[in-house]
Amino acid sequence: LRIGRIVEVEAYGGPEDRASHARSGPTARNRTMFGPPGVAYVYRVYGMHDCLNVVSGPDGAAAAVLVRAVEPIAGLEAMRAARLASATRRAAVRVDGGAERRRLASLPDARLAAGPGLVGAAFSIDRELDGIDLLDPSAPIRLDPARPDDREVVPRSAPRIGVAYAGRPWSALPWRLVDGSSPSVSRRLPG
DNA sequence: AGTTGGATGGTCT
DNA sequence: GACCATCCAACTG
Repeated sequence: LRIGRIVEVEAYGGPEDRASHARSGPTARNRTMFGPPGVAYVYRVYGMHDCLNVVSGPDGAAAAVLVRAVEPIAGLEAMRAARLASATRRAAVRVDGGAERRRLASLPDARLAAGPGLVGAAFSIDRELDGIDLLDPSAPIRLDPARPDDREVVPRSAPRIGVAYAGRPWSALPWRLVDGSSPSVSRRLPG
């Protein structure tokens, strides 16, 4: 069982949000964004990384929260193995597995899922999980409430990453939400 | 510490 | 055919 704490997310809206996958209305890729909330929307970026969203709007309205970073709590060895499997699969042609293994061996635990593509790799999330109910206790991936003993969150916000193409105001809205106390955040905050 | 370019394939114009 | 909600190695300072 792999368990982690979500420490960084980004909010994405419907067709009005020019940075959102929903910006052109419903398509084959984004249709789960338009469905009921609490469901996984999994997409592939740059031809190789699968990323996890939680659908967050009411049924019929497109909205989702991209999970950008997770702080590992349990199942770290499984996460490492999954990271290796993912990297090896992707680099099957050009690299030998030994280099990837050595690189991963020196990677700090806190960095195992410190990025949206890395969350997908560490938790073995792929597009087959698109549409699953994250609130179903029997689902392969689940969303749980925060635990009483969780560290206190230090809330920070910043513009979303990688959406400059959307133009203002969408590229500048502070819709990237981070726990500033976590060592697992994907990138340092601006400023 | 910051910048650049390659890998790679689906999606939309 | 251009673009992309990324990651990493290899550079520069």
